[in-house]
Amino acid sequence: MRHPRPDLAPDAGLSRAEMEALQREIADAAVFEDDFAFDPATLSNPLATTASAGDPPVVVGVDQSFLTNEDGDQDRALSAVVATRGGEVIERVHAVTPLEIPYVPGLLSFREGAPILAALDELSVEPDLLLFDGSGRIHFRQAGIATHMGVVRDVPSIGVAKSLLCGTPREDTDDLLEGTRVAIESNSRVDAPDGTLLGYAVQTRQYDSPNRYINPLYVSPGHRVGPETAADVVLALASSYKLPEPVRLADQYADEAKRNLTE
DNA sequence: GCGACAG
DNA sequence: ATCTTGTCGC
Repeated sequence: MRHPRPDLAPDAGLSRAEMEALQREIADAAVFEDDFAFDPATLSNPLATTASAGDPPVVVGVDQSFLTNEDGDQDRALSAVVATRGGEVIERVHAVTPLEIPYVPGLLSFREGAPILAALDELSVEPDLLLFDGSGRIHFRQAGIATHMGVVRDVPSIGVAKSLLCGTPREDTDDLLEGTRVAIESNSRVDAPDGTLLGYAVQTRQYDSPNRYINPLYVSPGHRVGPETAADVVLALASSYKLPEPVRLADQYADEAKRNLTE
């Protein structure tokens, strides 16, 4: 049974201190371990559905683009949501809401949360897993955008960031082999005991031979997913590109929907 | 005071 | 995030 927490929804009108206090509440409500019904094994192999527990889970990717004003100012955020199941796109929806506050590292969900929740409301299918472009537990107060949205909806979620917000890799993350991961642990900048496992640097793609390297993704639990599983899921969903497919598709769709409103 | 800082 | 074609390398 789900227990959504609309009371913890992002409010761009809060003061910075209030936002940070809300994030601590969110981190308290968040579950950073596996707590979902679907079988992760059905993610990578669409043909394994017959042998496993029914249909593959509905995995939803979320990403944003921004719309500009007549004066050239970014005044609206567009959130694109792409629902997939067994590798197939089953639904795409998007929503546009006014942009209330500027980008502040650590407070991303208060800037982009409204359009995301609005877009998720448009979805007719029930998501089993949400994938976000940004951090989950790898966050100053362990409440990145993936955690915030996951807790508000009480849907399992994972944060997929292209750069590291905070925390420290336990080993060098340069030139990792494809399919490998390096733990990211908390440091003094994180509101958690030093050494806490926050997530993983995950190398979904890598060049074979030359002197060229691809940066890893920084994957962390949003809600109801453990760090190990979060990394497993991202690796399973990143087939031919660096980003897991649902997020890559949402990325594309965010630009496509933007063009349709701009051109 | 200085540095760090998802999208 | 966003402004943006070609281009270097496998």
